Amino acid sequence: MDTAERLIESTRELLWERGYVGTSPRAILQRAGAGQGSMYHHFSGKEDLALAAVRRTIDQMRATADVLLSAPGAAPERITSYLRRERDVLRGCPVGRLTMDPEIIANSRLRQPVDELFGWLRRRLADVVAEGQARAELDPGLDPEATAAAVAATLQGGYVLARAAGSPEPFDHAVDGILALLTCPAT
Amino acid sequence: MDTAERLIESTRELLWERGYVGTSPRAILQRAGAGQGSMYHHFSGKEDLALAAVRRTIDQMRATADVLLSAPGAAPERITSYLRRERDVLRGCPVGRLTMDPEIIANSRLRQPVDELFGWLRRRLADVVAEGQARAELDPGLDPEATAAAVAATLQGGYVLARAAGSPEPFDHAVDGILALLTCPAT
DNA sequence: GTCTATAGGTTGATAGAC
DNA sequence: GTCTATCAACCTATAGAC
Repeated sequence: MDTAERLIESTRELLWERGYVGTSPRAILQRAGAGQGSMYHHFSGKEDLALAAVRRTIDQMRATADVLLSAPGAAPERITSYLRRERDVLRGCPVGRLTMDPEIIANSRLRQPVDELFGWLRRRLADVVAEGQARAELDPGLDPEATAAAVAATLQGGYVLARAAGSPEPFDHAVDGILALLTCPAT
Repeated sequence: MDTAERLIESTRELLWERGYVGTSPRAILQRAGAGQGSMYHHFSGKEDLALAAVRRTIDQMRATADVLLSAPGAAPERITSYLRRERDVLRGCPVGRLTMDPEIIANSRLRQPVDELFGWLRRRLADVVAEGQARAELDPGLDPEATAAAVAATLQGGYVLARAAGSPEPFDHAVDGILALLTCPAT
């Protein structure tokens, strides 16, 4: 792994753990085992490096979600496998975490990829819901967009509740709750 | 409003906007119009002042939620009025925001009140769900705890989606989605 | 109770040697 | 490409005058 690569990976970890405001170039360099010159050679500064890190995290998240949501099988099962996929719940969502950062939200270059990921996710989930309705796997009375937003929000909020509790239990409960609501009338 | 009061209020605002990591004593003092001596006279330091601010925010949140969830009326209506109460969605939840802060989570004194609030909220919502089931207003097959966690998570996740989008729309969508799921089999 | 002065460390960035 | 040296500004806290 070359230096630029190590810088991006260290930044990804620190953005996840501490956010943009809480992450200093110095901490990134220390973790990457690089000097200051390396960073300012490969990137124009903290913002530029963070953008590279955010883009990579988001590409990974989208790919992971797409595999699970595009798998063969019924819509409720695909949504279940997405919500129940293995997660390090107490670390939180590396993308959702960024939305609480004032300097990410204030900076349109940094916010844009985050916006795109959640926009894509809601559309993708809405498509799965609509497919499920067409195949009589889900209640045809549901609004696909609203249902998709509720599913995505439950996931993000589950992280919040779990971190507050210091335990993954509220996350698992929330996922159980939304899945029961989603599948109860259809079965 | 005396100096200690202004310090607490300024801290509450800044914790909401920027989190604990992103808030400096200097910024608090500037906003409160106080000098450094005042802060270290009334509080032992940043942590102590933040604790006072967090406790006050949490007391307010609990009181507001309790009024809406304890109002007369059917369970679905009370949950609806809680989820649809006026909110400054793009500012996010002042308590949920704290769960993304590494130094809040790592500090048990600061995390404790946050933990208590969400624990209380989930129990309160579960009680409302159970009451609704007893009065045949909600599907008796639902697990009250899981349903309550899903409702609380939708709220918290709604803020995340809205801030990512730069618009309250995903929040409103998520709330519509969870309420439709909750009330559809009962009606 | 509040102020200013000061401390030792960190932030994000630049300069220039190698 | 990577390093160290340096910068002005800021961080959290303490000291001590008023």
